[in-house]
Amino acid sequence: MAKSFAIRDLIGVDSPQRSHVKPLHPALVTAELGLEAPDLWQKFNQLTTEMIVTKSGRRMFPTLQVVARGLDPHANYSFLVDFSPVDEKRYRYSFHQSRWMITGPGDAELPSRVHAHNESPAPGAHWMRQVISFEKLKLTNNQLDANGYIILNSMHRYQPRVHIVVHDRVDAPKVWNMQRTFVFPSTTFMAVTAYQNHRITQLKIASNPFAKGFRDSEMDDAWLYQTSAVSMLPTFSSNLYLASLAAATSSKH
Amino acid sequence: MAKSFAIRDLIGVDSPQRSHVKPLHPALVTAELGLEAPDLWQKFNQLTTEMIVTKSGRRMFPTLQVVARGLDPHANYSFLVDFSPVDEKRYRYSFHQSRWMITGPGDAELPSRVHAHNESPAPGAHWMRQVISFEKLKLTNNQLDANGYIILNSMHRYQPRVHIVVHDRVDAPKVWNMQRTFVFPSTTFMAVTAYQNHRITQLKIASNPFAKGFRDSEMDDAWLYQTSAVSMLPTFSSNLYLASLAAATSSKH
DNA sequence: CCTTTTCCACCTAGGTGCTAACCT
DNA sequence: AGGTTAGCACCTAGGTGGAAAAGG
Repeated sequence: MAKSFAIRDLIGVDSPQRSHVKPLHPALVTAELGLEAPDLWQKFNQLTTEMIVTKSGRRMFPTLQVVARGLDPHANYSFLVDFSPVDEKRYRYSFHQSRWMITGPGDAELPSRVHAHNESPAPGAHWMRQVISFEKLKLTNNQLDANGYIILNSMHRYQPRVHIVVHDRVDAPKVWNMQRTFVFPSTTFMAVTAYQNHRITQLKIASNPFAKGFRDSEMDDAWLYQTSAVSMLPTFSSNLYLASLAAATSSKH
Repeated sequence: MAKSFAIRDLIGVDSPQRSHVKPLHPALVTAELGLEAPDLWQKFNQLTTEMIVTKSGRRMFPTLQVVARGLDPHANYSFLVDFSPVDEKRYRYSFHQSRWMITGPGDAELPSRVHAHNESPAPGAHWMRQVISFEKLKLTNNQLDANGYIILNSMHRYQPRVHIVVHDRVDAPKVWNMQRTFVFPSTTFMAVTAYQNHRITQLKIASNPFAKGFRDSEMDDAWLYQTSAVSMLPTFSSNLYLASLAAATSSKH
């Protein structure tokens, strides 16, 4: 119960009372998600992660990747990601104080678009076979984006959420809650059009292969493996995060 | 009837008598496939198309691409491709006579592997929304291939086949033929480990963007558009090929 | 001799942060 | 002054046929 409260507060979901919630669909009760590369996410999170948003769309780095367990191998699931505002504030980075500060109320938020993993829908066995990577997800600040990318406000803070949805065959009456939501707090980030914290820039350059051209010669790949070997390995059991929300489908826009 | 015979002879499918064939599943009766870029295929075919096979796998060029019509928007389909030997002969290219000649009996053929389009299964509406491209299909001559690529014998001739399979919900007894096969004769090709006909090489270089590095300066993209503009456009209606075979599932290995 | 393999330069396609210009 | 944009050099990732070497 306390855990449920903490999560609700954390991600700001309007979670209905337990007693009013439909029971979970059987194919979801044992579902678990683990975050991949938690150490890398942790490194960024300690500095306050920044994600670039551009008109043409920008990938996330680190990439949001999860490992699934406890799915029904034969049931069909879709894996979705959306983004909830952490608060309704606008931020700016104080270079002077080297930290983020609230500058005022947040801009209007459109209902978050939902990114569906392109292998959706697929059987549980498929999802459990390998890491589920949302590498194709792109962030944009273009409110008129026509590519289906996730629209975010720059200088606002967001929390990615992973939703598992069961596609029932024909379970007579809809008595089940068909959706389950997982949240990994270390993946919270600030949307920006240009990096603010120079240490974030350096960490991106050091860890994103596509930014290798900006690395100082001496800081090669070995550096990362040395300082955070664990983040490169599947670390399901030890990093399992059980923040499952019995969020009703109605809570989705 | 005459058409049915001609097609059967062409691709060498062991097609059962009409009278013994189960009736087509309702979601397949109006299904039609059209070949994309038929003019480009025709150009290659006139010279006897060659496709490279390598140990590590090689894409086809031209890419096999089709347009679908007449599917049930709500029914689920898979799109498959396999390759049937045109004959049981081994060929060699006579540089002297500039043509392919039979040199003896064909090597043993393993049952053709089947390449499933990676969006399978999906609703009919999805397949009809855009061109269905089998660009990820790879050909290999490695009989021990562990990547799921299509295994072919070099210096043998093959006919690609496109299969549409319906995924029925629970149609009580299996009284329907759930599969339909389409064949485009202009896509027949010779498997080779190195190009034999120099004119084929030149046509590949002229039309495959990845081979642009080998083009003579003057023969740029405009050349292709000028000489076969139609091949670059969707030309469904005028090039619809209706070679549908009521091939029983049993004819598949 | 005919066929296959390996390595390569040269492409396509697209993901990086930097920089300078631009906007408000 | 703070925030955004567009073009860029530099990467990753991988699809071309050529040429020379290696098989058989």
